[in-house]
Amino acid sequence: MSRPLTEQEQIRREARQDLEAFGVNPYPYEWTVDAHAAEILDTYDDDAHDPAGEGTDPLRVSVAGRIMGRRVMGKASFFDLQDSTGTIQVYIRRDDIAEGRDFYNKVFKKMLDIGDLVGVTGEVFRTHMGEVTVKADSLQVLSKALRPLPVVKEKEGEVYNEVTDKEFRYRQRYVDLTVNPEVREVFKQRTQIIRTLQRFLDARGYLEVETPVLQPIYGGAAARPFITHHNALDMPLYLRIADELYLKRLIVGGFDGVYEIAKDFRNEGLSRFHNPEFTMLELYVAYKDYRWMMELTEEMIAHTATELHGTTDIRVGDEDISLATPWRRLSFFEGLRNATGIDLRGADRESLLRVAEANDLEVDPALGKGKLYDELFGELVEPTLIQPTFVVDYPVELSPLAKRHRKHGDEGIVERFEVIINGRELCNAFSELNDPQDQRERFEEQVRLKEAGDEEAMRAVDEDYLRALEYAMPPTAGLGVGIDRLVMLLTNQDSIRDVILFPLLRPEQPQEEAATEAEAADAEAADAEA
RNA sequence: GACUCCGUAGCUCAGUUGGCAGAGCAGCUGGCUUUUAACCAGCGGGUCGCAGGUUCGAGCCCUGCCGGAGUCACCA
Repeated sequence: MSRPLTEQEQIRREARQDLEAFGVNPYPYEWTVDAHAAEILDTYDDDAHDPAGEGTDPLRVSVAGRIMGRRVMGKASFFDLQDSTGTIQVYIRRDDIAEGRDFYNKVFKKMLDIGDLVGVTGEVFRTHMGEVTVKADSLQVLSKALRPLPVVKEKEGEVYNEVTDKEFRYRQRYVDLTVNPEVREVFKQRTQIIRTLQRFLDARGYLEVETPVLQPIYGGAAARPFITHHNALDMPLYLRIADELYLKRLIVGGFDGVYEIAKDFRNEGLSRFHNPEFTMLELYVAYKDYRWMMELTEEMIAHTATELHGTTDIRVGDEDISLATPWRRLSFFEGLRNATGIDLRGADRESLLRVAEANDLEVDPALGKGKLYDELFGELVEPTLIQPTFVVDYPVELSPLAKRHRKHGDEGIVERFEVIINGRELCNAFSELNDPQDQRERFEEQVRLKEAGDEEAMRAVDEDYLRALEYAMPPTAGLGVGIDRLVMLLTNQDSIRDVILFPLLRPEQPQEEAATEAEAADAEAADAEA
């Protein structure tokens, strides 16, 4: 399994040995950090802190971070130290550091490299060139890097040798985060967005809960699942494709509002907008309907944007988008009528196929009505909806868990909305179906679709869920929000891989080699069990 | 899954008609005590994604495979 080392890797391994020979532990145990780069740059004041000034009180700091650049000038050097907050320059002089001349000449100049982690103590001053700098009086190696870090330089806003290779960046996210600091910002914002949503929902008294990832019957969405197996029970289990059915059981159980921010898993293709595991917010509130949920949704998203950016006006790609409330409402069939000139309420399969053809859409003629509606709307209407829009009142065929419309139920319409922003679906919500008999019929229709070949239809009637409904579930409003897409929208990232720290990629090892290793691991596991 | 484009040094990239594989940064040696893409002098570093084929000769042309990006399909 040994890999030939590059020249630079060999040199760094030698340096590591040289450090040990010199009596320096290349991997010591701790360092006291009492200041960070951003804070030092922010607080340093020439009048108050200049060590050369009269009556000043020098600012002493102890910092730690990664060496990102070195400028060695004989008996004195500068280097850039990057920590979690930014980068600060360090000035180190042969005759000024506590560790002595040998340490400077041999350890600092010969054994340390870009990429190494070091700790520095010293006083902060401003150089002739005007840069706030820590003048090191002590330097300690904190962790020796054995691989060369890509060196990115910058001058007057121009970035040189920026690491741009997407594959490199996704596979070695640790390097990406180190050399592209703006990537860290995106992920900090991701966390901030999720926290804001949690605080918003917590403030309204809704309970954040956890429901099973491993499910004997999957449901709550139309998607193909990942299948796994439980050894002790000797039964198949599915990784959840949605939290919906479990959360609604909790509403039956008496909670007024529950939500979960969780990973769902769908065994489908990868793309700029799809990762096999992704994060969903699902929220269910008792005694409310989808109209109420619309108001909550727009308020929640607008609030999240404001918390993040201080405004509801955001720039996404080439579009200026306003998340200010209230958002436009457009009925599903009105949208279709605007696009096709035809009122398609209650249309049969054949006429939907004709409309598809008339609009140059290639569709599988075997598709059911629900899928056809979905196809037409997705192709003809969705891409035109840039500003936030509630699309309301969907056909029943598309929505097996939504309640029939209170006025137009007879026309095959349910109380459901989706939020479309920048041409993409962001949220999905309905007045939840709580009539157990109606729900059973919808499930059975799904099973028929499944048997007719629709791979995404639900494969089994969830009898326990129906049992729960039979104990009576209150009228309930439910909402799902695609968190990854929300983060993409609010951070202006055009690929889901740029808002997921470790997106799924094919393994870089050759398949055969990986397979052999997996077999070996399985054999080992079997031995251990025996 | 289909199609298009891409894969050359640690990083960013050149590479002509098929004719000795290059640059900048990084690295190594030496010099330089306020530099900042530090600078000056010198030196090393390559399975050109992998495997075949065509050819006197392939980084370059052809075929297959691997990996990535994009578009489409499915989905959120």
